[in-house]
Amino acid sequence: MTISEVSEKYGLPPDTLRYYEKVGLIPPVTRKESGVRDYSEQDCGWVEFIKCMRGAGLSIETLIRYVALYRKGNRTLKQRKQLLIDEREKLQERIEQMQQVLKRLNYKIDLYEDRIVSCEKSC
Amino acid sequence: MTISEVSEKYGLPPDTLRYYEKVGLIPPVTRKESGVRDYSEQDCGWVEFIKCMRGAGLSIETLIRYVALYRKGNRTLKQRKQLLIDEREKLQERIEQMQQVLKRLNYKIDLYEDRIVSCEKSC
DNA sequence: TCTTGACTTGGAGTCAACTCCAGGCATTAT
DNA sequence: ATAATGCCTGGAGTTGACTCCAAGTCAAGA
Repeated sequence: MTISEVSEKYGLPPDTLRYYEKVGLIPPVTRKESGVRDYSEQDCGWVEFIKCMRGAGLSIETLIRYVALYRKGNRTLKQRKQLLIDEREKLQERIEQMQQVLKRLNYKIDLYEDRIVSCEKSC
Repeated sequence: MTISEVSEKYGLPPDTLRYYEKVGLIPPVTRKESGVRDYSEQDCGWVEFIKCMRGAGLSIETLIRYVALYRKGNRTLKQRKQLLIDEREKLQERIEQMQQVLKRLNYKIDLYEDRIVSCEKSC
């Protein structure tokens, strides 16, 4: 798969895909002899994984650490697991905070509804 | 309340409090004759509200729009309500996405657990 | 053969959201 | 009276995460 096909498929600009690879957010993509990127299934899998994790707010720095561990092979299994556990913890906290804010927004929206109704009565 | 007390209370650096006021993220704070900020209860309420909304990922630009509407008075009630409804929608989507990722992390962590166990057996 | 179009790189530029700093004023402590 | 402390402003600098660009290579079509 060419970079523009992958870009299309995952909705990430080619520049972003190159950037992700450059900084080590995804392992080096396979190339043709000419040097042009030719994404394999596995390369696509990484793109999808990173897109997903970034979408949930995991930092690039953290994901670079994860990929670096992955590239060191099986002896980093425990560290990778621990990294994911730490990120899960943070994610859970963010979700809970956001759910609180969601409640607060609901409450505020209801208050606005009341105020708008009573304002329309009195006008 | 002085700026450093408010900073302490809400865990936001004084520079950030000044920045928030400068860009219109909170309405102008009351001042002493000398020009020094002296946060009222209401000022603190705004700081708390903005901190909370920022914590859930609402953009500064959006919150500036909200505060600007608030400062225009009662005739903006409907617009403010609509703004909150739009933000609630976005927030809900973000939460749902994050919950998907949370599931995926759980799944991956379990897989790592299995791999670590079977690796330890074979070693 | 020449042009077109997609790709390559390294590096500069952009944007949101702070964060820091220099140079001043005002209140408090010695 | 003076020194230290805390606050003020405008503006520059930083960070994270892209995003854009110039100059070059390569394969395919006219």
